[in-house]
Amino acid sequence: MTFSVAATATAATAAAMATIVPPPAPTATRTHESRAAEPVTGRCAGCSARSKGLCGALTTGDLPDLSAASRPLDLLSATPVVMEGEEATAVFTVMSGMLKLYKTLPDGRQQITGFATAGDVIGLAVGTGYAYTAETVTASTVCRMSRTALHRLMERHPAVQGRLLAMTSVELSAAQDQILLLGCKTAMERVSSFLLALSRRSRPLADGTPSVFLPMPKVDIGAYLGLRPETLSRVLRKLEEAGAITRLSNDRIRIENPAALEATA
Amino acid sequence: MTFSVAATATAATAAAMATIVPPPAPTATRTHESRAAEPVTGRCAGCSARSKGLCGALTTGDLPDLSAASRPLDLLSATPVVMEGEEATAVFTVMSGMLKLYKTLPDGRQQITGFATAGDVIGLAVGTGYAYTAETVTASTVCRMSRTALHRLMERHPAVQGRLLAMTSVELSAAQDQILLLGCKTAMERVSSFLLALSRRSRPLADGTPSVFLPMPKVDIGAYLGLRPETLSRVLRKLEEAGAITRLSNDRIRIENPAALEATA
DNA sequence: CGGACGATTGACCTGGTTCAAAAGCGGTGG
DNA sequence: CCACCGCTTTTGAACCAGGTCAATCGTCCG
Repeated sequence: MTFSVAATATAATAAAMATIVPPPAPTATRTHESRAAEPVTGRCAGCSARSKGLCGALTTGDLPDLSAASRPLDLLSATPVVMEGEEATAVFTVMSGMLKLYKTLPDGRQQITGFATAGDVIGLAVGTGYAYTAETVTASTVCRMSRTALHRLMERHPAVQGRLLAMTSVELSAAQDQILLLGCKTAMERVSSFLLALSRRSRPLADGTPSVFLPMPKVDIGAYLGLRPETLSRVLRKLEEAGAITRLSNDRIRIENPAALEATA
Repeated sequence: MTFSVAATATAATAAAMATIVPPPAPTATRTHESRAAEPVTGRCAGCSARSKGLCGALTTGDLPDLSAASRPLDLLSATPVVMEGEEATAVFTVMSGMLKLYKTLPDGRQQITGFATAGDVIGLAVGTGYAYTAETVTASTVCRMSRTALHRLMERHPAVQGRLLAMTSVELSAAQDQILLLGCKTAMERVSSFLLALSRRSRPLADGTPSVFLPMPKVDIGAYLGLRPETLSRVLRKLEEAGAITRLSNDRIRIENPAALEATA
């Protein structure tokens, strides 16, 4: 899923399946496993996002279907992947890197609705056009699957549709949390919520202190939180003065006092 | 779906199905139709929301399943239906009336994430607890279905899961539009967007002029748009002075100049 | 070393909030 | 039928959180 400041990350997709998705029907075992040596099978089998996103809904025996339907792409940073309003012909699974998803107003104002990382699926569309623009913020690898291939995959493997429902539900919940953040919270509360959410989904430093990695420019964080970069900068300074965080570098922050952040969030 | 200022309403669910949902598998025709005279069948058959929400995914022959699984409830206004955080044991389809869905911060601030009207399904949960509180704003009728019954229904009728995915996708898109509204737009733009969205989904007056019905108090509209009721009142006055709208009564507004609203939204 | 771009800081401004009061507007009961 | 009461809506005036504008500072790269 694309992350939100309040999403509880890792186990969320599984949890969603447990609650609104029917128990997975026993997937018919196919005979493709004997062809496991095929390069096309091997590609998905060795994929780092294998267990995530849509692909996690499939068993090893289904990998040939998956490999045949999808194609990996390596992208530099600042590369658009889908454009808001364009005809939605494919979906993309993020294998590595980070993308930003945003909507644009006619006068150019932009609102980032989420950031996508490994395992997230982007480009699912309601209607014919993409609902948002997706663009890499770091060099990334994504896996392209045409819309028709996705439909065929869902027909052959009902679990894929269930997974898609689970993922969409998690996204919806995250979007509602973001609505709460944007509608109610102060700048300080927004930044604290954001840092806490990131720290939950990222690994602590060697010494065990929680930390967050912010590969995107500050202006993008601002566009996500509904704040100007100047405001973001001022709030981060206040948090640092209060001893809640330390700026290790421009793109890494150490959380010194999670409780203090929790209190202001 | 619960509505958002930018959702294109009526045909949206069907459109979503066309794009991310596989073509409906030919539903096995059952023999229950011969028992159509049963009272339990008749209840759903005569339901005004019959063709909407989850129920629209089922054919007439499946109505006994539906009737057996669900139970209608008449509710007064200001009645809570589901509470944020409580264990999610059931879902509810709105048959008539209007509900507000909101999230609450520890200090009491509330953000309304949407209003639900006939056909909308509320209470779909990610995890074990409801993600929001739902409360009637007018006297309403809702139809209760336990979560286990919903799971059984999805197992027996795959089209129900497809419909659920389509509805969730439409909700997600609406939520992202609301994020754009709350993150970027001015008070004037928010109110204009809101009125336009409502006018698209409501019937014009007898003389053909578009109008909107606002059964909820102004404070709720404000909580939805991220504004105080005072600000809302001032913006409405400005729109009226500009000749874009006319206040017919406290809960009804006539849109005099949709183009003017479009321009400010 | 120089130039470009992102991040930061300061000073000022403003849209929207807050606080307070008045005005509508149903309902209720005499 | 009207007087009263409680609540929502509206209006006014002062305030402030965050935005805007402009200058400075890093830092990364060629």
